Amino acid sequence: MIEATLDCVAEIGYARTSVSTIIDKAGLSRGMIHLHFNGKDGLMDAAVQHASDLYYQNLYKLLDKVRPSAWPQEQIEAVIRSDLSETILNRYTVRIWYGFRGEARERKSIRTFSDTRDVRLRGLMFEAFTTIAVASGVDDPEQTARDATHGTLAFLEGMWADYLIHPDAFDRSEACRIIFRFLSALFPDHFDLAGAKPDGA
Amino acid sequence: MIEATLDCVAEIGYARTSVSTIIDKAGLSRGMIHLHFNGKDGLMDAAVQHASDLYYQNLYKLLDKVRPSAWPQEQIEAVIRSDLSETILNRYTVRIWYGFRGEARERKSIRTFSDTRDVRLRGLMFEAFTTIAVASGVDDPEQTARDATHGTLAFLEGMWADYLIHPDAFDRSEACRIIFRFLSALFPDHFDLAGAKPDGA
DNA sequence: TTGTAAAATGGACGATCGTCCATTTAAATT
DNA sequence: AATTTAAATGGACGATCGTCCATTTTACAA
Repeated sequence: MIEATLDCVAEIGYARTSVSTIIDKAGLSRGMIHLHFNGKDGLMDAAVQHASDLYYQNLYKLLDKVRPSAWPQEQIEAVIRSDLSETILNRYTVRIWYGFRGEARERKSIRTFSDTRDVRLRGLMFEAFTTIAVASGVDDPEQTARDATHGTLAFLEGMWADYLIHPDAFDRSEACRIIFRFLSALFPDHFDLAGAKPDGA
Repeated sequence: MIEATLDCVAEIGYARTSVSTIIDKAGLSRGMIHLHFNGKDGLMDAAVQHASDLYYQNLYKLLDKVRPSAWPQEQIEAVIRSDLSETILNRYTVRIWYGFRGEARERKSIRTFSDTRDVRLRGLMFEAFTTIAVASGVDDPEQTARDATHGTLAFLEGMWADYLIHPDAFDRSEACRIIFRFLSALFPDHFDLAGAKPDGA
């Protein structure tokens, strides 16, 4: 039922998704929505929550593949590559993401979902960037790390928007390279155009 | 009428915007929509077009203030500061932007509007970055300029998303500084944290 | 002032919306 | 097997949707 809802939002958009189209796709009966979700709004909230869970679940599954002793720049690379990977960023997810985001205005649940990346991810990146900034000997490591985190997330956000508009022309490796170009300029000892650089290389 | 439509999308979202709410806000009669715009879809298309025109009109008005002999890095700075200025990026415009984008799926007119920044702007930035890249003596100036253009636009896109979610917490000067931090890392002779740097400084 | 064309109106229309509940079907318990 | 409890159904309902057009109002020419 929830998946059918997400399918509808992905296929025909939030505005055109009605109770009828949802139950039609789900093959269930009309009353279920009111019974289990307290109406359409409740179902939408549940769907949003599910989509959010799915996103983070998949993302952290990919991030867990990084070995625990990885350099911080490897963790950053993993975040970037994961967030732009086919698993996370595809026609289906991006349409859901932007479909809901447009309606985030009044609905608290949607707003929560659509909040740019979660605290855990942001914390992970900030920590990694702090280590990198300190090792790089910049003037203000904390500020630099904060900016790098914020900037990288904004970068990813922008790449998602790119993908939404031009899913065919979008080039994942190019998107990664662009981000790494900026990061390698900021931290030349830790990144190059291909991603993370081994320490001391 | 068109402005009333945009107001509605900004205030209650695309999904909840109906013909009734539009004519109510516009103070005009029901039949006007079908008469002048061939129905609701036509009105929406016109509204999207208008919003797009307004965006570029305001943006280029700001960009025209840059003196013709400005250094390329000043032009880039102008693009960034303009795109993040109150005139261009505010609660009203960002809600319209994302409200329509979520529905861009099938509607060609919306898709066109929502297409990340126009060719003219992109060309202007690419030219400026090419000059900068050549002056910086990087290995592959064209590729670097392309990446810098793409990257900066993605940056701006990400900042817009930030603003949509947290309009109160959003800090324009911080957003600018973050972008300039990355640009100054990429082109240290041309940018610093405050923006464009005078040539040869 | 009168006549004609254009612009604007607002109500009627069928379609579809989301909600709700009387009923049926399935599962669990005695 | 009989009974109770829960889950699921799908049609009815009023509200609202977008479209369309008979009518009125306005603007302009004669």
